[in-house]
Amino acid sequence: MADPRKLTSKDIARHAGVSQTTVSLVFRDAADGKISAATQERVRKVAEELGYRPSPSARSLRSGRAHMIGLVIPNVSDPFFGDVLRGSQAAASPRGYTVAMIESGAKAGLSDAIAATRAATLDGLVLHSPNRRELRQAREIPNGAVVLDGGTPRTISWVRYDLATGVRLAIDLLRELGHRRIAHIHGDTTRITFAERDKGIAAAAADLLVSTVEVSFDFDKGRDELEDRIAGGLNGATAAICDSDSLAAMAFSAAQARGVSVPDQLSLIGFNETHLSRALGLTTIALPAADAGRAATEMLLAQLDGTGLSHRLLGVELRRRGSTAAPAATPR
Amino acid sequence: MADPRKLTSKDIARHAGVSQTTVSLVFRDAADGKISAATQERVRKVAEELGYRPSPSARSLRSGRAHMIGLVIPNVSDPFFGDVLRGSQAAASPRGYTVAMIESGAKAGLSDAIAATRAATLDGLVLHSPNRRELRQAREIPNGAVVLDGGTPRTISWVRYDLATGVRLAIDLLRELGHRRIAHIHGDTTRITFAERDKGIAAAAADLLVSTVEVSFDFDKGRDELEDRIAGGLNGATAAICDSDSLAAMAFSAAQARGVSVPDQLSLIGFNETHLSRALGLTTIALPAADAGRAATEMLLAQLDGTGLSHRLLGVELRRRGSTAAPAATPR
DNA sequence: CTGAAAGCGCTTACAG
DNA sequence: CTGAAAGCGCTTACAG
Repeated sequence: MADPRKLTSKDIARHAGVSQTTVSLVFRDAADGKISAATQERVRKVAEELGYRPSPSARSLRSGRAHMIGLVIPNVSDPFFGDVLRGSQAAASPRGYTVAMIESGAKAGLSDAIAATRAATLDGLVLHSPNRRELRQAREIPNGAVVLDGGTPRTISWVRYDLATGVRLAIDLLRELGHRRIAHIHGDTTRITFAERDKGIAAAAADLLVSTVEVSFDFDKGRDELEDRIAGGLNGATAAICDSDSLAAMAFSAAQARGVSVPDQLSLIGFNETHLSRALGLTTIALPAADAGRAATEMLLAQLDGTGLSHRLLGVELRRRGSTAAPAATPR
Repeated sequence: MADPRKLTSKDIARHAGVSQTTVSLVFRDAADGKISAATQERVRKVAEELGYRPSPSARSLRSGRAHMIGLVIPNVSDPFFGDVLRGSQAAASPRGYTVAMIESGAKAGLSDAIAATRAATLDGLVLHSPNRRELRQAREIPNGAVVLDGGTPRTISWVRYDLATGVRLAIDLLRELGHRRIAHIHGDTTRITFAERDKGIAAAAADLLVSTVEVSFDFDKGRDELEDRIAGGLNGATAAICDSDSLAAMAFSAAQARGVSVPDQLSLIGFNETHLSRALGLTTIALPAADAGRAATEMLLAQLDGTGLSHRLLGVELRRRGSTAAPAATPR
């Protein structure tokens, strides 16, 4: 009994003078109303003393539950998703679930993850910022998936950020500052969340939008593209709203390289709130990453327990920093 | 047979006209020399056609292998570790292993991960940038752990970055540019990697080092602390070497706030190479994150298969950008 | 080169 | 409120 690796529920049952069933019930937190409080207490105490840990693989094999979920994200190197993971783990870990981070574009990406869901290696998936194709794939596992920041699909649960309000707050700020010509800097992906931002901008700033630029998400490439566009004057825009902090950082860097001063000649607003926005002093629409990870994971776990579809909208916040100011009196 | 969830190795055996053992051998890639090529081919074809996927939990239960490793890192929000994860997954995935990212300081952190190793939930751990306490804990599972960027512990395998060379390249650059007074900006942690950087700086720049500043890794807090120190003049330093890109970004931001121009009045060099250094145009000592994740993971998997301890040193590179220049002719 | 049988450690009906 | 027994889908000696 000295070796905790060898302890099984049988050992605990023997030491506590109960059956293996009783031990199982206690450890699955399914004992209330079935096993007396005194017995439960005794089982827990014996297990604690002996250092018993149930075997996850035996449990998974018998129950058909892997006790593992996948968090599918576009990019593991974006610190924003680190915060989402933190929130997801905070929800999963106390319930005995592990979260595996999966990059949707990677070799072992979404398709593998969905196959893993079928094979019961993963119990379910949280899909962050899917594109249409990914969303279609997720529909194949309606009870095993929650879409996070991917619009309002009908047949699948979702959590999303209140992007429309975020955009409105940003545009309101630019209006108040006196901007009358605004550019939109867009990343070159087809993720649904970016279409939503487009729509938000169209709704809030139809009268101000004078230029839309689509650039690569690769930092060096995107910045080079932006240098040309910024040098070209962005059709007279005095401010730009960027679909992410990375894009805003590229724009910032490109502006500097071309001697365009931020915010005097060009105000910039980003999206997400990461180290990048803090370091560069970027005004940004801050999305609650950790809350979102937590909410989506709780929703997924509830759904695995049999609850139906549900939906949740999370509030956002405009974080005002030094990259926004009134436009210069004389346009450049 | 239409439901792939229900397919077992028995079904495949029946369809292929072989025993379950043969199927198992083929799927574990342990068939060569035991099963004829023709039989192997037949088994694979049947499995493919029927869409068979072996059950990981059954395999784990019987074999005692979880086919999952943990990557323990100090901070999930640092994009640098996203790149490490990517490398680790690239090594693990083709061999059928999953990588779970674990934040050492989190509630379900290193202690839980080590317990999971004992309980065979995790087969092993890659520990990135441990501190002394974490390293001590890792010694409890010598064959199940590889230390990455944590010095050269005797009883445990390691991979590390050639920090000494990195520091020397950085100091050489500053010397060539004409700097004679250098500050060192240090984070407030006791991670072994920072002690190594200290030593490297002492070795390469003993004659230049005029100030050492220790600041918080929390962005806003660290920057506030740095504002005071930079305003205080850093004892006349014209350049600072910072223990990470985040710290360099804080210094950059603090300098701007105090009207100290980078690089004219203060040159800055960081460590790691992330979006942050690219966005801010920071000269940095670039560490090969993905390679390191891959190397440490391969080492861990080999070790789980019975090879002994091994060690590996990875080269680094100085990436020169706009945050370094010759010191101003007249000191501030 | 291949197969029959036992068993990994749980959970799940079922019986009481 | 509790227990005895079967079985989840593999892998592992062992026998041939």
